[in-house]
Amino acid sequence: MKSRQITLKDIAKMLNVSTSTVSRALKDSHEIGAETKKQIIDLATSLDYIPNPLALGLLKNRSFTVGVLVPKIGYHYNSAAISGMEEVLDRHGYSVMICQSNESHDQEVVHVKNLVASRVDGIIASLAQSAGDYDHFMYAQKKGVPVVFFDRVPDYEKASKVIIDNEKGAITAVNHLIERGKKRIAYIAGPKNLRISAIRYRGYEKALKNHNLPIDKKLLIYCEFNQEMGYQACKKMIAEGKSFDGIFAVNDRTCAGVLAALREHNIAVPDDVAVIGFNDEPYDIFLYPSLSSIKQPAFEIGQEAARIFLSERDFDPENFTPQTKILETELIWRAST
Amino acid sequence: MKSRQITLKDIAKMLNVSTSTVSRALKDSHEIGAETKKQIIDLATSLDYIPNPLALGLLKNRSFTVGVLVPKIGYHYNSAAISGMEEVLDRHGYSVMICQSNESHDQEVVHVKNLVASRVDGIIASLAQSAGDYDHFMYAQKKGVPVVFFDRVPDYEKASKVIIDNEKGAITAVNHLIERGKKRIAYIAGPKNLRISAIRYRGYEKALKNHNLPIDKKLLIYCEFNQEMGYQACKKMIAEGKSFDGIFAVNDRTCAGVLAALREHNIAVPDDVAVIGFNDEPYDIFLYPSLSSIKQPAFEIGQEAARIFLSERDFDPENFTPQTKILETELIWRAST
DNA sequence: GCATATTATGCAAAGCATTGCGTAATTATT
DNA sequence: AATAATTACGCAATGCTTTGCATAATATGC
Repeated sequence: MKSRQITLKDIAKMLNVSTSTVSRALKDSHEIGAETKKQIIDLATSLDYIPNPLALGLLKNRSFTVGVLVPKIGYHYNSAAISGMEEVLDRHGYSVMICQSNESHDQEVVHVKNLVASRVDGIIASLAQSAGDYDHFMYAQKKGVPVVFFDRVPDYEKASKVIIDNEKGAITAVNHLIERGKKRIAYIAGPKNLRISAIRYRGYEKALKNHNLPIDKKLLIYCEFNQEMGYQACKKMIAEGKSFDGIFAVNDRTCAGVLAALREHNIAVPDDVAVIGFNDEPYDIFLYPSLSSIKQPAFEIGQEAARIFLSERDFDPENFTPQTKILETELIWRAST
Repeated sequence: MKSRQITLKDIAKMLNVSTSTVSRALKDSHEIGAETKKQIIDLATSLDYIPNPLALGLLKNRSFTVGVLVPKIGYHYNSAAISGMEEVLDRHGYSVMICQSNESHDQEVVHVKNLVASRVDGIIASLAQSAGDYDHFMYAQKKGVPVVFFDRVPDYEKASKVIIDNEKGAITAVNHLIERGKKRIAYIAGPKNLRISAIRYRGYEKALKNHNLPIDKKLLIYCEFNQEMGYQACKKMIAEGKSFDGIFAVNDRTCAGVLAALREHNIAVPDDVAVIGFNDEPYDIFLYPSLSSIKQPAFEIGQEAARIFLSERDFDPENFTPQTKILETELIWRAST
């Protein structure tokens, strides 16, 4: 029983003109007489006419909607990136349809199929953590829907990507620890199979080498992405009597656990051990001591991804050149270093 | 140049039948001969045909999309509620279009108008903090779009709402402090003009009265919703020599500041002063000490709001009975108490 | 063998906006 | 005054699907 909205036809009938006349008058076409035009515009305004986007979409074969697929909107990185996308897309008349994979590859597949079925004009995505193939994205592309990845990007070539320079970010973090006088720096990586763990490790290694510091594999620790695991990992290092005066962790969540473990053992931060994370989470300033981190320009990443989508609207699956944009990170210095 | 997707007509042409036959075959109508049906279904499957939702929407005067308008998806409360909505709406074939007001009333107005223009089938909203009228929501309703509010709800009658029992939540929090042996409990409220500040104050007052504890207006403090203000407020209380052994704050963010101030003054938490917040933010466990809080069932609130929308799909603006659903809060006991 | 019932399929309208082309009426041109 | 040019509109198709009604062909009943 959803009440019908005003249509062109309604206005046309009331004024005894054709719908084409109304349509043209409303876009201020010169073909319509001044008198008629004024009448039409006045009536349309007073009736609060809005063109039906579904009809328009049908006609133009466009939905003016882009699908955004993220692991979780609750992640600050994701919500900030989404805000960036909206900022750009709004201005171009696009709406955003947001889906969460909840880190599940299966959910991701379902969502991509739904987005394609919904006739979105493009998909901007960050991958779920659970592994799997990328067939669903290729399927979208085959159907003529351009796909742009950000943050967690796949390793196949045929898609545009917006990422940060993870290696450089890691170098910045470790350099910072070294500048603070630290010499034995541990790296708490993410899960062993994750690309990001490896890439940031390269940065860690390079920074140490550049300063002629030895690389001690005993100070490289893999663990899951959460504070409980960070806590465990740090306690273990202490229990095993490893000597270290700095910790670089793959993300801030892990650091929260690390800080808790250090506190428990009365290890002073940053004097005995300095700690730096990655991501610049909003809660970093709530931690004790407040956590230094590497900030990813999530908002800008979202903007950039949206811009790439806009440039790929006329997408030819058979023949297009993917773009990759790399953005810079920034050191945020707080009490933990 | 967006590549056209397969349509009914394409299939019809290939098989030399009419589109109606294809349409009916695809929904397994008994009117279609077994042989024809099989052919059609097979071809449609192999071509991966998906009905165009825009055409369907045009026909049914439905977009199968609901608009969700929140202050910020970055707020845990909001993202959790959205997940709840998606969980319910997905099952009913609805997509979700998410907008952020960024706490701005003007943005909110723009988004609501856009959602109506996009022909969403309903709007689920939580109000921006910046004050203003509700004309835009009434406008949506007048256009036949049902509106359901959650969390931050307006004080006008003609809309359905999903909220928590804030007074009861406050009582639970203060009772908990009292049970922990605290007697002089301060209440750090939000901004003075906010309904929520007042409602939770009522709970605070009731809890104290129920335990025959005196109410000291000096222990009621208004401040903005952030940790810096919480920090300032707490420092001021200390500087002014106010005596207190418990703090109930209107939200966890404020508490983060309070904990920092107490730490700075070497006031032991929870022994000297116990602290409890409201919202059960994900970072509560990262705080030092980890923060007790009142948990709002955000996911369930989202589910409930979605369900109310579903029940109001056949919405008659002139004649409907708004529903209000009140959900329960839960005490989360951590180290700070 | 003929009338009726049944089955399988097609036609066309509806839902809404846009736009190329056609037409009528008016004005300008020579 | 007659032709050309302009102005101001309308017609109809397009995009895609669904669905009531019509039609053709076959099967059933007597």
